[in-house]
Amino acid sequence: MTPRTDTDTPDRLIAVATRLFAARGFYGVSIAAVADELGMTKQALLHHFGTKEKLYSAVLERIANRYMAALGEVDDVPEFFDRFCLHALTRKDDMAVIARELLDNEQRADAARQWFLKPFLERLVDMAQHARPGLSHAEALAEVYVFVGAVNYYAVSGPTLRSIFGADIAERLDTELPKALRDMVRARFL
Amino acid sequence: MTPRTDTDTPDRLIAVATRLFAARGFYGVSIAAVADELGMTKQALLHHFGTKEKLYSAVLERIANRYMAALGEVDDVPEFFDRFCLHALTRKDDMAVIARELLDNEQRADAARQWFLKPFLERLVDMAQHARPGLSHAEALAEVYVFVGAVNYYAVSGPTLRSIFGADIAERLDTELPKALRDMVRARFL
DNA sequence: CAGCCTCCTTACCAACCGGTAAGCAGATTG
DNA sequence: CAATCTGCTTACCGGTTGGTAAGGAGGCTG
Repeated sequence: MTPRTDTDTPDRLIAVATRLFAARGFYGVSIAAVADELGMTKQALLHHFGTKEKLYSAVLERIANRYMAALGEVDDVPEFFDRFCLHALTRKDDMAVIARELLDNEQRADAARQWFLKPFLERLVDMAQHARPGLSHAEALAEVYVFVGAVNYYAVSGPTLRSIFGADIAERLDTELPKALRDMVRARFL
Repeated sequence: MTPRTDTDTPDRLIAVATRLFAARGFYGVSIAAVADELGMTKQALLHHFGTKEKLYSAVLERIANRYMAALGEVDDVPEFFDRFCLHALTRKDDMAVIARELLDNEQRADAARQWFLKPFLERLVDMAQHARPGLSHAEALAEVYVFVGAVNYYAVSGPTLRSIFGADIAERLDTELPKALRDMVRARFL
């Protein structure tokens, strides 16, 4: 059988796995299901990644890289949240995986894995304290965490909101929520 | 074998199931695992609930009832969020199950199940529009959703925050975050 | 041309999954 | 006292899980 071109294959495998893990979670996705979606056998997939955990780790690593690319250089709180919003709404699958990771990561075997938003969160706290010097560390963290949580939670709840309020309202929220959030961030940090 | 007392048993079964579903999700929990935790056999548990789905539904129903008890009568936006915060931090397991439900509910078989926060969300939107008559429906929804998301997300991320910032900071957040949130809500709606 | 590497195959595996069937001890009810 | 109900038991079931073993086809390299 013709081997796949070496360059494009791993990306494609990870992209499909990301979509499935986002939709059904680590336990809800079998490696056979991922392989099916890719048109290959379970064993071929295992050949590339060794174990399901390693495939999942590769997914997390790609997500972390996209975060770094989107937010790595930002040094201003409102700017950070603007970009965070944009990234969250552009890559909702990434956000869903992160939300699941937040829910699961104390349970699964490799719990030692660091939460990869950590450096961003620490930098955000610094920025918040710089913008409002009166804030303690815990207070600054509380302030920024409200916004991080709001964005992440919203990015994840699209389908549910759609079924409650209809597609048009849900779609308008994709512009209204960042607007409201930007308002609030600017009111708090400028 | 002595049968369990009829009154206390079902509550205990559901309480344990709630804790496990909160920690590992629907797919991550087997009925055998729940039964083990309860010191009974899988078949004894199935005897009470019929299927895993029905056990899960019973868990959701209890959560919804607790919500109704905590928020059913509130008619004021800031008051609502105060109570929502309190409930979220008091019953983090409930919040974790809700967050998972939000992530999963388009995927699982009985997707037709309504999201039980719907009536609260609709009432909140009404309250928000009453407090700020200029807001459109979508704008009001965006405003309140920021806060709902922030609370829910935070309630779920305790262990992760603890591992990033340490137990003392994480604990202080349980008071600082509601404070920050109350500030923001009052600034937006009063 | 020999040997190895990558990529993939078929054939398995034990463990676990949710669920069913049949029956039994004890309390309740006619 | 017979019948029934509840609350459980042991024994199973077919299907799926993540993972292993062994080997083959084709390309690259010595």
